[in-house]
Amino acid sequence: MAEGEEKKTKRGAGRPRRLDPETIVATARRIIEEEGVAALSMRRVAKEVGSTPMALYHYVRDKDELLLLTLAGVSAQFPRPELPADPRARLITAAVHMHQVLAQVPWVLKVLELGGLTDKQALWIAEEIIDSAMACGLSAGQAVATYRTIWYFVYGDLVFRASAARRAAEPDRKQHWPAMLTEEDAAELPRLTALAPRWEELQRYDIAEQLAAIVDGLLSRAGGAGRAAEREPGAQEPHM
Amino acid sequence: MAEGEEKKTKRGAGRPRRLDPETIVATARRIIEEEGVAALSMRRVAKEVGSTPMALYHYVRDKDELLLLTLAGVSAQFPRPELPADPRARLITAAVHMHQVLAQVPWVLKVLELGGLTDKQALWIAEEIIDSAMACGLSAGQAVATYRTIWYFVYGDLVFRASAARRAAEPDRKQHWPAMLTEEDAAELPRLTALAPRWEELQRYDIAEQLAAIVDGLLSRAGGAGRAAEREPGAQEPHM
DNA sequence: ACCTGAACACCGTTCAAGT
DNA sequence: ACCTGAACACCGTTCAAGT
Repeated sequence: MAEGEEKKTKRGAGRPRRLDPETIVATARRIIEEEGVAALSMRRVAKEVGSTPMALYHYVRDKDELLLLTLAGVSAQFPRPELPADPRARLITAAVHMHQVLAQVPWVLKVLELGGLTDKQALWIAEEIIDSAMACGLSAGQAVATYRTIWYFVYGDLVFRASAARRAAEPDRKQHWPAMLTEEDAAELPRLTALAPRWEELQRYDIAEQLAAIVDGLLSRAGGAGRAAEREPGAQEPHM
Repeated sequence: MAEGEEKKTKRGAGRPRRLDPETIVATARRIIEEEGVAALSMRRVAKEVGSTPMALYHYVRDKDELLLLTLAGVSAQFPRPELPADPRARLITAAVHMHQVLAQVPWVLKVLELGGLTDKQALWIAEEIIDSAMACGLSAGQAVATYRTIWYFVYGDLVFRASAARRAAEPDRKQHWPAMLTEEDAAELPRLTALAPRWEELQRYDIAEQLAAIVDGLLSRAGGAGRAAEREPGAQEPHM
């Protein structure tokens, strides 16, 4: 057997391991996609790959690391949209795309909460948003802050979208709002009291509209129109 | 014994129950405050109130309901700030206050994700934000949407603040960004590549500043200056 | 190096039984 | 009505041992 000779190559044809990281991660991802993050457990993955729970710990340090690894490649499943040339429109289009993609893979939210962005193939969205913001006259610092603000907003929207959907699926659980308002609150909370009867119709919420509005506010911070990087003290121009 | 006579009063002096909902909820809240939401379990609460896990299920339908009940009264611990008269400043002040209070009770975030706002004493913040937005000329629907947008943003910021803090406490876990950028990405991701070396300094992020910017954008949607409710078709004026 | 098995210290919740 | 005890079907992770 040639196994001994091939041992020095870290990942050669010889010495097939019973387990390999790709299978572990792919299995974890499948479980999450089919049954949600809550269904993922080390024991479950071990069972499905035909091994024992502790064998997995040779490939990942703990469950959180496995969770983070399931992120890789997810965004590549979605086609990259054509973006408009106008930087403001481009920024909004990229942000709406980010929202729309994540709405289709809601489990990703739970994983993103654990750590940073680990899917390299999603970085183009940050690139486009930051680049658009700078093209609109923001400094690099402002552009990065703008990206964060947009991300926080998109994330928050998606979390409560999922939360509302969960609650709607369990209608016997008591809804607290606006039912909890009583007559006595009218003096303290006049607006809410007045709006309560037509609360349903007031729930219309268009993410693209909100995004356009907040982007307007964020871009209005620009010191001058267009071309910003020059104004930034110590800014290095990106090569392009 | 007078117990029989007092039985019809639902909550009289007689028939002291071994368990009562207040103690259960207070114990749950104490555990969460001291050790985080992850430390809360039905078994743990039962042990601390000197009972068995299943006894709790006579007072709450499940763990989620108990979690939701821990929210009540939390916001009352924080002094209500003086708000400026100018509606735009009032909106921003209320939003910053919401952010600042929640930053001090981070466990609340996890519970809010489960359902709606259940702490009645926090409703004044929504009241002030919606009222300010309408005073700035937004329709009721726009004002409610503005509240939601601000809430999503605040929530998102707090989640990733907590997340970054957790990651910072575990420095041996690999940080993915911007270390994962390679030379080859320079062509695809020129801005990120250019910004990567000074990523640290670009992380300055002022929540009040961002809030002010997005509020500007949201309020710029107003159809006219000032006094809005009249323009709203079918709007009922709050009594005030 | 890679993997197993047993064990530790837990979970939420159902069910049947007690008072 | 209120509570207990046993049981079911799970968890993540440590540790010592095997090959």
